[in-house]
Amino acid sequence: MAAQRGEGDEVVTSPATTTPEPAADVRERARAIPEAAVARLAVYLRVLSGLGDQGVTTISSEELAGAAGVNSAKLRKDLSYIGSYGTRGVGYDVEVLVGHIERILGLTRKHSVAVVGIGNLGHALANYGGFGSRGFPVAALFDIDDDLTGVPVGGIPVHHIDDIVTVCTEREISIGVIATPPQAAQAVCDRLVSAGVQCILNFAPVVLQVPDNVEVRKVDLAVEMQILSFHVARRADEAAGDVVNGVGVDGVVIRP
Amino acid sequence: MAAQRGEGDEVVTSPATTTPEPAADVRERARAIPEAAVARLAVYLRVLSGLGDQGVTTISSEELAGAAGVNSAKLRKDLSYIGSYGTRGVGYDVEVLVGHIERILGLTRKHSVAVVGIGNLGHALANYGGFGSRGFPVAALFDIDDDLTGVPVGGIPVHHIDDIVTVCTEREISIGVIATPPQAAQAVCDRLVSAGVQCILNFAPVVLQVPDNVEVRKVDLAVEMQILSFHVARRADEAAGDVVNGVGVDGVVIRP
DNA sequence: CGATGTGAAGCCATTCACAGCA
DNA sequence: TGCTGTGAATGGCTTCACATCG
Repeated sequence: MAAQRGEGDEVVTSPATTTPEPAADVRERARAIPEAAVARLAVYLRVLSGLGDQGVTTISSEELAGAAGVNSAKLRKDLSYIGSYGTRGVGYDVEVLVGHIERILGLTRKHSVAVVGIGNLGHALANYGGFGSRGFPVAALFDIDDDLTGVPVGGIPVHHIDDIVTVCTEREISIGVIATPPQAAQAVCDRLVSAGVQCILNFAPVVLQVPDNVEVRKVDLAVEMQILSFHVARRADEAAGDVVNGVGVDGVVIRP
Repeated sequence: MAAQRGEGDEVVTSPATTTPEPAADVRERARAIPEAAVARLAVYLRVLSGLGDQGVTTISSEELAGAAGVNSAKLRKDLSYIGSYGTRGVGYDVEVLVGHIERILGLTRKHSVAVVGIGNLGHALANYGGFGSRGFPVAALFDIDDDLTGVPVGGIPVHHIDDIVTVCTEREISIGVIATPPQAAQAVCDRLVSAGVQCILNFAPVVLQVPDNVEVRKVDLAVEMQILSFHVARRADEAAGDVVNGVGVDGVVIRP
């Protein structure tokens, strides 16, 4: 079972996978892109799309890096993973770069999405236009509640979770989004996997067990908040420590 | 302006910050915890709390690691960052560990949260019980829409975003959550910063510009989907490449 | 004896700095 | 000349392996 990624998780690009064939350019290239770089490429793509809409045709690494919130060396290295599409002395053609990043991220194909768990978050996700417009049409909704089944949410009818395998297989769902309570998440996950779904975005605060061929990413709001809390605490400590030395958080005496 | 973290972002523990004083144990220790480890500590905490509720009193690194989806060496190293609270030959006391992780994450203090942007996602966040129960009470809601102001959502009245500074200052908000459309995000962020909010969780797909003393974490659903899309594409390539060699994604000829 | 805690080694990722090209 | 693309250097995180101790 593969551990899921998300937040500041481990970023190990399958270390065990052997490289049998010496050739095979593109897939080798795709394999070689560090996970961290993939996440940033998605950000560059968003920024570039915005610039393109504004009529910008060319941009330097310095400018794009600024707009994406990274330093320019990192940006250039990230782009170098996907090829050499810049012009020295000039910069990058926005449209060309958009095309290449979309290709690498696999956005030239449609990826149908199923959302399971139509509570507050599920509703929000079903109604969130950002998915469909970016090539991720929400093609199926599921919930365990009979009162919801049949009722359309965001224009899509809700099915019962017992139908996950049938419906997902039929509609060729490639990404499953789990927005159920934690207790239900693993069972839902198992069904999605049975339906052939290979990628899962998990909002439930549980560690899902999946086969190695399934990719899981998790978004855990509580964890995000706690990371921020850690930084609040650290700052408070530093500030307090600079004045009243010898005493740490919560009045715990550091040097008795 | 500091770049925000999130997803598989850069994890650099403030390299520029100088260490003036040589002593100061706890804050030094807190500072020394790698960002990646902090994220995992939050996961361990959740697992441990669950185990505690089930009556488990002691657990080994191997078991806890399994439940948290990491390997045991990593878990032990993570725990070693916060101190030596295990018993050799036995394992860790669940309750003791929960206490120490909570302390390190700053969860012994309440962190009031403000949610800005009461659309689909904002509604979901306001109604999401997981926050309050975990020490992050949602203490204020804001929206630009006059029709919403005054109306309570999840029991909390919505204020106009013009009141962010007043209300947040008054209620000592320590974490701001931005769930607005992208166009509004930077302006909202600026107001939160003016109100003294030092931590921001950003759901809007934009790169926020903030002063160095403000910590931003971002959750970008589109980016998450695109990372999964990348993996779908990579897998498809590998599978296709193993059979029909010489041709890559989208029929692009690799070896002409 | 068995599991923790931790130096040391290895591996990624970021950053630097400059060669190379338009 | 100016900016890209990239080897080399650096720094952090993960993994290994074992000394240590209850």
